[in-house]
Amino acid sequence: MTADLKERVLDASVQLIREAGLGGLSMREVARRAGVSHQAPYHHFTDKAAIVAALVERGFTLLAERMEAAERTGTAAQRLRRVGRTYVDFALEQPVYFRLMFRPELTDPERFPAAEAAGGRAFAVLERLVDEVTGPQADPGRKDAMVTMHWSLVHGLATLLLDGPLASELGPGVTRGRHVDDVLSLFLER
Amino acid sequence: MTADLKERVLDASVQLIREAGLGGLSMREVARRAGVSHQAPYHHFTDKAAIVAALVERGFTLLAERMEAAERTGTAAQRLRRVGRTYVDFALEQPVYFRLMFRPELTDPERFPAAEAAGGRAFAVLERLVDEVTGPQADPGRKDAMVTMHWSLVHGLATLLLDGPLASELGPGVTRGRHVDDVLSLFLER
DNA sequence: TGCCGGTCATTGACAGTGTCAAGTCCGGGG
DNA sequence: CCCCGGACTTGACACTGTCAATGACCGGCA
Repeated sequence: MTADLKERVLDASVQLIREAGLGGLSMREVARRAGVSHQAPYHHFTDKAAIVAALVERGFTLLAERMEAAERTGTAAQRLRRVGRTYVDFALEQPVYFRLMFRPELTDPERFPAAEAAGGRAFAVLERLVDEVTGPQADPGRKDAMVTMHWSLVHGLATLLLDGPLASELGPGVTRGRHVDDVLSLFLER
Repeated sequence: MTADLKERVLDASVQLIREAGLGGLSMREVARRAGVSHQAPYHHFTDKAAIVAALVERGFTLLAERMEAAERTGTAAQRLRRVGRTYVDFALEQPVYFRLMFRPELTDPERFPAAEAAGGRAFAVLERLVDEVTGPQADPGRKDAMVTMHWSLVHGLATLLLDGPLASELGPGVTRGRHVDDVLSLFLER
């Protein structure tokens, strides 16, 4: 009632997805929770897909802000490590956003260019940083491979912890945070 | 008409997901395509979730078979590389299966233990192989980190190519297969 | 032969969904 | 004052997943 209906709809959507999964996201239930009629949300979002796209944009913006903060101080190597850790932490702390962000079939870039742009902003941080740490490369293909390698490691770690088998079983007495640190150390200090 | 309805339902489901995404998977449309009444599939699957679970099991079995084939010949290092490449190839060739396999909220392991078991079979290959290549480790935590690192790299590469920004933009004149090889080389031959 | 249980599939119904099309209300500018 | 545009509501439609009851078919047994 207090805040903008647009915000309330988005918040209710996140909450609903958290409880019932993306499949449980219902336009009408969202409206119900926001205390309005089932058609009110359509005044702010043309579509159910538009709500999801707005969440994707929110998510990428959140991630980009965190990554940009992590790259502000320290040596290049320190910053690279911290940004990687930030990426994984974000996935684990905001699973709802993170999962939506990597379901591209939900957000057609033609219809929702803002979502894609926010994604580019986050990815740019990682790219810039890897460039800096690995130094200039003769072969541009090698540079690309370098970026992809770092990014894959971090992204894979995040998704395996979130939705892979690492979500449940993890050696006895090993916290997820500890495991993440171990893997990052192994990868970066070789 | 010819084959078992159970098989036809599964095939139609894959096809439908391929065309319209998981959200477009409809019990009734599947039945329509199989040429039966809207309730016929219920005789073979208790649920819509049961269909998805069956596809997940199929997918993991397919992947496990391919990985097991790839680990049969060659030196340990060769086999590790080939299994990694197989993992990525599978994701790119069978995106419908691969995506379902990593949406654990769709297949409750209590209800569908077979799906989880098939997953374990595939993961075991990678685990066994990393163990072999990296040799015995004093610290068991280090061994786990070793496995997770390799796995994350490969899984991240697969998902970024499939659903991340690497799906669209990739340096000019660089095929996906070439890029995968470059990244794997960089990672394995350090 | 005649019946019987079980498997497979059918038709019918119900609540819930996304979304189109109209209506209602209301505050602020001509 | 009027009226206009935005915010919201009510009503309807086709479609969905799933429960229930019904029917066809079949091999085996009396």
